[in-house]
This record gives sequence, C-alpha cells and structure tokens, in this order.
Amino acid sequence: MPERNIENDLQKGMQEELQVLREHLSRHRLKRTGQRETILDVFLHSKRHLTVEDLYDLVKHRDPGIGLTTVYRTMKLFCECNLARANHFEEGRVRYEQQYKTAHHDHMICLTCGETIEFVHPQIERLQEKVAREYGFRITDHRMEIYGACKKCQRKM
Amino acid sequence: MPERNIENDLQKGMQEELQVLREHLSRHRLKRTGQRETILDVFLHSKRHLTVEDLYDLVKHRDPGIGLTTVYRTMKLFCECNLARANHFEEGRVRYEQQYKTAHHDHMICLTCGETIEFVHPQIERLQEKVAREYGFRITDHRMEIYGACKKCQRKM
DNA sequence: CTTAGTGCAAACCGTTTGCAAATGC
DNA sequence: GCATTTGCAAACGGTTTGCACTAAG
Repeated sequence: MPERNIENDLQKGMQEELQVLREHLSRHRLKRTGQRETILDVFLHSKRHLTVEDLYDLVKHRDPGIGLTTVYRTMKLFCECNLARANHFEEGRVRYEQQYKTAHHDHMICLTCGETIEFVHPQIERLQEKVAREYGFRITDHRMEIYGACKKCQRKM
Repeated sequence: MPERNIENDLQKGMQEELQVLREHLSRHRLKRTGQRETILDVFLHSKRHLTVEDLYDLVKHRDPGIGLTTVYRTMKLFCECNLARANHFEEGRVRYEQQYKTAHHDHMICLTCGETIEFVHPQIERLQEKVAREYGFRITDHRMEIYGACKKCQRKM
C-alpha cells in the first residue's frame, strides 16, 4: 500500500470517515488499499452529486493508475459502509453524495442550469412517516425531488 | 392501417384517450397507425408501472409484428400528449403509468415484493409548494417515493 | 502463501439511431 | 408522390464481469 500521511488526513478533519472505512474493511476481512483511501479522500473533498466519471477524472489527477472499474466498485463499497449515498435522478446515471454525518435532506433540481438545492422540511418528514404508518408500511428510505426552474433561471426567461 | 372496431373501443370507455391521441397526431401532422392504437389499447388495459419490455410482451399477443423499437417510440409519444408518464424509480429502467385524467399521486414501494402503493397527501403537496416559494423556485414537476416493507412483507419476517 | 483487489477488455442491458422498405395522407 | 413510420440491426452509454496479475494480511 502506498505511503500516506495520516497526520495530514487528521488535520483535514476526515479522521472519522477514514476510520469508518477501515473498521468496515477489517470487520469484513477486506483489504485496506491505497486506491480506496485515495478515492475516499477525493470524494470527501469534492462537492456534492458526482458521477462516477466525475470522480474518476478527479482521482486520476492524484493517481493516474486508478481504473474506472475500481471507482465503480469503491463507490459501491462506500455505500455499504454508509459513507456515500447513491442518487438516481431523472437521468440515466447515478450520482453519489456524502452520507456520513450528513443530515437527511431532499432536492430541488433546476432543469435549466442543473443546480441542486438541498432542503429539509421537518413537517414534511413527519407527514411522510404518518402516511406510511396509515398503510402499515415500514420506511427504510425515502426521497423527494422537486423539478423546475431556480430563481436565477426564471429571471433569464 | 388495420381494421379496428371503434364502437368496441367506445364501449370500453377509452374514447377520450383515443381522441386525445388522434388529435395530437393531426395537430402535429403525424400519422395515425395501427401500431400506435394497438399499443394505446394495451397500455390502457394494463396495470400500472410497466416497463417497455412488459408492454412489448403484451402487445405481441395482439400483433406479433410490432417491434420493440416502436413500443419505445410510441411510449415517448404518449408522454408528449400526456397520456403516459415516465417514472424513473431506483432501478436502471423506466416504468410508464397512465397519466390522462389520473390525479397526481406519490409512491410507496415495497423493496421485498415490489408492490407499489399510490397515495396523495394534500398537506405534503402544499408544503412542497411552500418550500419552493421560499427559495424562489418554480415547480414544473415533483416526485416523492417512500421505500421500505409493506404490511404483508413485514409479517413474513 | 492465501485471499482479496486491481486494471483491462469484453460483456451486458436498457435505450437510441441509421436505414431501406412500408404505409398514411 | 411525399413525408412519416416501421422493424431490423447496429450503435450507444453507463455499468458489470471474467480473468490474469498484483498486493494486503
């Protein structure tokens, strides 16, 4: 495994996520590899809602040897340890966002510029739970997306 | 264009949808074909949330000559005239549901048996509009999906 | 030294497209 | 007749898989 300055990582405040990953790996008798930690680092320092391609391009700057397949496999792994979350918006492909210690939120997606506004509305959350209860349904996950035009794009029209 | 018993169609109560289609076609100088009306008929008589493959299999019973491509193209056409609506749930592919004169609703999807419960909650709808307003966002569409285990499947566990 | 992970190329799967033949207008 | 539609096969784009090789434990 390539050298890694862990002190540096700690300073950047990512000790917890790195630890979550390492614990998950050892608990499942999986291996700690340079690729996995590099991808985690890139993922944690990037903005939200990235495609595997996006991530791959960023990762290549750091280590050009890492393959696209590894990024696919690693993002799936991150989902398993709840470091990432896969969003299937209304395009063909998946977009990942950070999940660890990130409060639940919903999305408002501008169809003109693509901007994604995150929001939470506790009352809506409560009502969702109430509806589920009425149907005897046990929630494991939910999503809400509002599509339309953001403030800026409305002005341009 | 193949023969078609329109009286029969009328009895089945689909005159309106058929008319919507025909009007859309003539308004856009498109052509009325047997395939399109057969697919519409199958679509209207089927249950909700069908894959293009599902539809294709059903259509083949009626007219084995119809190609998969035509079903793809036709479902897109139905979406344009608001007879159908495409749902991108958390699988790779699209599922279509009837849209004409169908009230807006959200989905509760059982991850065990795949059952889809439809529901509406006016208060949630109102709150969504309110949130959008707060951000100066103009809604064109929205979706809400709750994933989990339905009543039946919980009992089995 | 055993098992898991990697990178590459090939496979996959839902969907789209190019094209020649068929059909509606 | 002219433009649109059809069905087929081939292309496409995102994702997965098989495999020989490498590296972690």
